[in-house]
Amino acid sequence: MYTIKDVASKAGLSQATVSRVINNHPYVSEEKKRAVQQAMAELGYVPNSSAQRLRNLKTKKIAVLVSRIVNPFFSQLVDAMEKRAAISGFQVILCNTRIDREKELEYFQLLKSKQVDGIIMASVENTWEVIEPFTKYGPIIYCNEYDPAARVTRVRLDQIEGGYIGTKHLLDKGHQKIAYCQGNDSSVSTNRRIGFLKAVTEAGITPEPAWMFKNIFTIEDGREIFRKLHALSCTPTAVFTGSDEVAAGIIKEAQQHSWRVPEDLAVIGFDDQPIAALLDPQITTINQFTTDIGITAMNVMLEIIHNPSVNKPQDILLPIRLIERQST
Amino acid sequence: MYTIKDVASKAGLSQATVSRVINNHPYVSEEKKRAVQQAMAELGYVPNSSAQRLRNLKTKKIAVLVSRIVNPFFSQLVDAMEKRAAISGFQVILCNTRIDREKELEYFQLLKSKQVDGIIMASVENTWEVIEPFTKYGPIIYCNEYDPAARVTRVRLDQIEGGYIGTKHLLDKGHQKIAYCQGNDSSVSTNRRIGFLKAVTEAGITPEPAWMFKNIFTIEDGREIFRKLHALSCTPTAVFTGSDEVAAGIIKEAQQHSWRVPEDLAVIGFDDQPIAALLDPQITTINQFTTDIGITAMNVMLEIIHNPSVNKPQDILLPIRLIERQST
DNA sequence: TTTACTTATGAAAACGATTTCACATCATTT
DNA sequence: AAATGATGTGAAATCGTTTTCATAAGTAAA
Repeated sequence: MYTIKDVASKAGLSQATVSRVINNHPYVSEEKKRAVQQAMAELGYVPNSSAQRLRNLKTKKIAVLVSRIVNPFFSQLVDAMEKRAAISGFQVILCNTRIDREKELEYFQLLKSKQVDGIIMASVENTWEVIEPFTKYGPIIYCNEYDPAARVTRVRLDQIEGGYIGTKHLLDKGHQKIAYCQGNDSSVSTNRRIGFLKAVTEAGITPEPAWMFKNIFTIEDGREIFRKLHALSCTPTAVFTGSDEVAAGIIKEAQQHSWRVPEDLAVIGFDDQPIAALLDPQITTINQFTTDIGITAMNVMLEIIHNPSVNKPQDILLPIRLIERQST
Repeated sequence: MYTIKDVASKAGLSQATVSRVINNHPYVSEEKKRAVQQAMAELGYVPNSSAQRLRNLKTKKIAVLVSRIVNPFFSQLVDAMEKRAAISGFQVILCNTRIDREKELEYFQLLKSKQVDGIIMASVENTWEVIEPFTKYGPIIYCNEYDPAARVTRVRLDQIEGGYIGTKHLLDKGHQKIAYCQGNDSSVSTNRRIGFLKAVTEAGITPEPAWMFKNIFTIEDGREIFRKLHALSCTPTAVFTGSDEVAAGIIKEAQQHSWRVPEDLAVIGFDDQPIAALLDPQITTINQFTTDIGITAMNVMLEIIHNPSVNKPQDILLPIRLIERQST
């Protein structure tokens, strides 16, 4: 393991000069510069990044918090973020919270102990009250999810609009009895429900509590929802779901019970994941332009890191779009 | 930003004592220990990890190289690895190579510059000849993919067996005309093809070159394969594919051309991804126990980091299993 | 010819932790 | 009573960089 000292003595120069060459500082003669570069090449020298970071307090790493990396929405999001980060020479640290409040909190130590330059929260388990004290150690921004109480930049979609247009679509198709599935009580879910309720109330419909479900995430969860609906005396004719996975589960289970989709039950998904176009019937869904969200969020983060004075709270809204297929 | 110095002076003790408390060293009186802990708590002190790492040359980070995190196989693999790593207090750095040789090579600088303690390669773009020089900077192991020339530990599946049992299954169903789709020329693909060829040759069949395809990865690639097959004068009755995504693409496109699966064309997938059980017909596939692979690989890595002397090259083979559904 | 500025270089002081070494103190054994 | 060993503590060296400071030489302006 060679150090800057080895390079310096090999080149017959001081550590300071070697450091200047490494960091492209001015005031180094071409001649010595070449000598240093040759010495570095011959030794196969690479600066020890722990030492560099101890000095300049930069890590070139961004922590990205997601609740479930196996959710295609998140893996696509992380993929986009990593791509943007790599262009600027940054690495992404994957922080998979597994919907665990404690675990999420642990990841904030990364910021405090200077292991990352910033944190992008694409999922949120703790309230802003808990997160806020960490802001003094580095930039924290929200992406997709957020806590309304927070005064930091958030890159997100108009989920109220998403809930509204999805529901409106079902209403336009003539449905009056609409069930509703959401994930946890996040900002995204909450806003979508506001949109849902807005649409149904406008249509003069009172939502049926027995058809409102929470904490529904996976394909299997979706299957169970259908079984629950099926067991009811009065069943809905349409379901609004929070993800294509859930929609897929409901559809498959419905078909296994010989229900026709969309004739007997219309189902709308969310996210426009690959499976949405593969199922039979193809799932009507709402596209979130995941890649754009990821890139935009990473852009904002890198900008803040590069120039902290630009860290003024912004509310960046990206477009959302209904994709009509055959499940409704 | 408080340092160990601040804690020391607040507690009226030396830095050395504070450090001993942090690292749970013996020979610190209970009284001073409490004093230090109280001082740390009051200041909200967290050790600067760059400084710690500069001293003890450990980072508690593992780089995981994958070619496409959006591939469910990889996101599940990374998920499992992260879970195991977190238990031991390690973080995972996501290295998405995007099938780019240069990009993969860049990630090895992480090891050289001491930003990670080890690298798990779940995809491989460069030959072992190129990778080998990095082994002196830290442990490198293969997971799933590997270069046969390498003398390092690899955790993998018997892909020859996978190719063999999948093909044998098609043969047992009476198919004689079998097409074959693979990804790139990786070890996994190569071995699977060996298994495929073994099975067909045993059955006395000569593989048809026009039905052998390479670099097929995505759902869209699968669709295109069907269109190509469809355009041939002599078409196969079955297709062996390298992933469920490809199988899904072929099946959907076939159905759009009014072919029945499996009657007109049998399709077998690989990986047992969630979509495999969702499609109609459900896809016959080969389960790779992705979670087990990830945990096992991370286990091996952590063991090596903890005790480098155990770093003897091993070839760890995990089981593989045919899951028969309706697409064959 | 002086003055002022730019260019070029190295010695030494940071950065914030851990560890070595030296030195106490106290208890136990000879 | 002396010798030995276990326990407890702090000063200072160390890890590998970057940056400050001092200094010197060369060049342009006055």
